[in-house]
Amino acid sequence: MDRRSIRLRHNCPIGGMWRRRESRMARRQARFTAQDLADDPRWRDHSADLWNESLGEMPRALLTSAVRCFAANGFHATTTRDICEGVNLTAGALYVHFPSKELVLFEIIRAGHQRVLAYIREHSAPATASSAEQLRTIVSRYTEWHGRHHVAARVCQYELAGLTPEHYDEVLEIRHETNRFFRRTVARGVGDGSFKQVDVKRVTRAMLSLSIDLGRWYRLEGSDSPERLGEFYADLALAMVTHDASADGV
Amino acid sequence: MDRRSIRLRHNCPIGGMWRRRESRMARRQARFTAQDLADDPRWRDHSADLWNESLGEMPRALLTSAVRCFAANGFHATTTRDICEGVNLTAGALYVHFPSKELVLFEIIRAGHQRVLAYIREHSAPATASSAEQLRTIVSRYTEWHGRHHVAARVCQYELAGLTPEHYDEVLEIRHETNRFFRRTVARGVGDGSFKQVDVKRVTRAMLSLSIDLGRWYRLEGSDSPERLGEFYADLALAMVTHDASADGV
DNA sequence: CGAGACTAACTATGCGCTTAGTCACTGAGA
DNA sequence: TCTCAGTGACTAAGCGCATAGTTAGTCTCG
Repeated sequence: MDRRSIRLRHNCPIGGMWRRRESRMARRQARFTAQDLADDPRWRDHSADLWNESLGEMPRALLTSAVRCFAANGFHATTTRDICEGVNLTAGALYVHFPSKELVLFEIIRAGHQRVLAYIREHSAPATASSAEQLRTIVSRYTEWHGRHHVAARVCQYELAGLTPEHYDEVLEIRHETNRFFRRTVARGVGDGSFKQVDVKRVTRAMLSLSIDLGRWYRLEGSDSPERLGEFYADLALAMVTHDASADGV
Repeated sequence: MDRRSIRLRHNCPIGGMWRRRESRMARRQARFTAQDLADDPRWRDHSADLWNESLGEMPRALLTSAVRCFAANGFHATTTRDICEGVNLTAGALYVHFPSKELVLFEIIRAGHQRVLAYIREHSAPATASSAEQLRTIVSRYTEWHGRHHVAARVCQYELAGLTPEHYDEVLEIRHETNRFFRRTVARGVGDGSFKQVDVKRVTRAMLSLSIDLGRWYRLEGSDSPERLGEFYADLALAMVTHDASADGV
């Protein structure tokens, strides 16, 4: 019974008994292997459709393996071996297709951001439609996209700290552009009198927030489809800009 | 010009020139030092008030340093050296107070979850209040708590993958209890006729989602106070349960 | 034959945790 | 009152392991 063991006992101020310490150095950081993730329905979605089409089949498969690993385990806990195991290669093969692990992450995050922005732009209501219809459309489209691509969405939101400062700045610019797109739509409705006088930034943040948070909790095998949620969140968005809170019946 | 350089060029299918590769092994994973974070207003909040009071001053200071590092850099990228630098100690000192780095994380996440649940319970409207008032109160309180403790909230939501399976299960039980608390309140309003017939789980998820996502984007020095957002989100929660979407004026 | 895709083995580095030691403080005993 | 042993908080150095990335080689295909 050495001095340190005695001291350990003495230093147990948090209720309950601490687990006995294990061997010197922790083992692998990631909890789930690529195999675990491939079989787990929680990580099934359409993220594999997002990758740049100029990439070959293998780099795209690596991105698909990576996005699952990053989403489930985090960027830093995911090893290059994990990513490559997901496509039955050894770790060195990653470097044939990508110059670094960080660039795998950057490719995923950049593609995710560019694709969702392109999606809402392409699927906007016509310019002749009412402001309410325009808002409804972008909110529901943005929501559907996040539901369908929730794995990539998760990485796009929560693994930004893994990027280099330069890459982060690039992605941040796309994020700002998406925010502006939403804000313009809300501001247009306020301007033409369709919407009440709201704090445009506050309501825009709330709308984005609902959809973005799908990356955290949404699963395709859950009870709501992306379309059902898109509709529900679009209704909420309209409520934000058309209802007077203090006049609400309570 | 060795073979690999040639191959690098040939393998550059993603628009733009890849950065030249650096030395053999990446350096430190965390971007921000404890000093960076201490000086950065984005990470200022009230999380330091959350720690178990039976802990001494130094373990509580370590938790405060850790919560910032975990929030900014992620659990896995944060080193024990980082955490201890935040309190001007060397890395070995962490083990005087905590048996492992994971247990630092667990303490933060468990405290966060327990404290927010206790907070909404303690600050409920009286049982005699209307269902709408009860719902308004828990949503606004839950929101305020997340705004005030956004740093710990961020760790509580996005660093769960760093926990051992056993610790994760413990935390998951608290999460479920919080969800049940919200669902009971909504279900009560539906049951007594104050709220329309809604999918209780869907609206509960949306309410929780708005507040939880504050951990991702909220900063105390931003334009909205926790109370302002609490009110705004409570209005939204009421809209979810009192408005008929198809009858909305558009 | 040459190039591209890949492997297996390796390298350099970082990091969680341990260990042996120091220092300061406290309380008990003479 | 003084001394000394014990304890807790901590340091500096080190250990064992894991991992991003490299290198030399193999194999296949056009």
